[in-house]
Amino acid sequence: MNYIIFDLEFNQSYDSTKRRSIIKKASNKECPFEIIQIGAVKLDEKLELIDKMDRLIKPVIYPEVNPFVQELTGITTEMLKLAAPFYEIYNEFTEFLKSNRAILCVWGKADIKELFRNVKYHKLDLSLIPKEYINLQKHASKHLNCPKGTSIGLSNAVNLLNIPSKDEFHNAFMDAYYTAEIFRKIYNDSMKPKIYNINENRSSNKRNSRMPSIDTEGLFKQFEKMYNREITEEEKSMIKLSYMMGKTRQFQIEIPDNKPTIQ
DNA sequence: TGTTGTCGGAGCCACAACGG
DNA sequence: CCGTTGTGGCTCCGACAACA
Repeated sequence: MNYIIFDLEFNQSYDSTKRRSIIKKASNKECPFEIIQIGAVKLDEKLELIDKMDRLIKPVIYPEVNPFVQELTGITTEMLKLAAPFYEIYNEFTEFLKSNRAILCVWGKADIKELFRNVKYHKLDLSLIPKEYINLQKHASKHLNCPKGTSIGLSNAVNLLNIPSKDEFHNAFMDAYYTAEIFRKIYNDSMKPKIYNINENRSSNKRNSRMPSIDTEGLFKQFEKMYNREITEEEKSMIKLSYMMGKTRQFQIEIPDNKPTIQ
């Protein structure tokens, strides 16, 4: 078994014309964040470092590095012009992942999510990514007694755990390295990997799957059609109330089931 | 039978914090 | 900058009990 601690740096859309109100460079919905750097370290079962990887990726969706991203990561458009394309680095990465059992370790869930999204965008083989993962940010936040609802940043966690650093954060390889150091410091047996579900996405699942509201107009129309006449306001309110009461099941009665149960 | 109050669960929303 | 995540507070609503 191996632990793969990885970190990504992304680029995103940027409108260099500055005329945002007139022209807004569309962020690609399929892939709003394009991976431009993968950094990873591999640990064995004893949490000893056995391999590492650090590669830049040539972007194709957003070829120009967003100044904000450049400022944050130090990665420039020039640097990426010489980098290899995604499919090539993904090949390398999946080779790097090969193990009888690889568990991904990430700092926050964003990286794992964007990795899946980028691989999907490039129509590459998603099944090569292990499904087991540990979100170390969550464990570290708990370990360091962060107040409920807050999660600790990587540099704060490194400082609080007295891990020697030279402030080289927001570099994929260094972030992966620091995350691995944190993992070694806070590791305990109760840190069980979870299975990543590619479909778990708040905005598309939870937030849009509200309880359906009642199409009252459609309901009344149906009654008018069935009775071939207009429905009065009083009837409307009765129909609506009955519909709601039906949902509560408060007048539903149990019918005894005499069938023998089969074990 | 109808009204009122309480309780708990679910959904919604704004916000903070973090990610690049 | 833009996007995501988790939380607390709020409201709504069903379930239920108590009461007239």
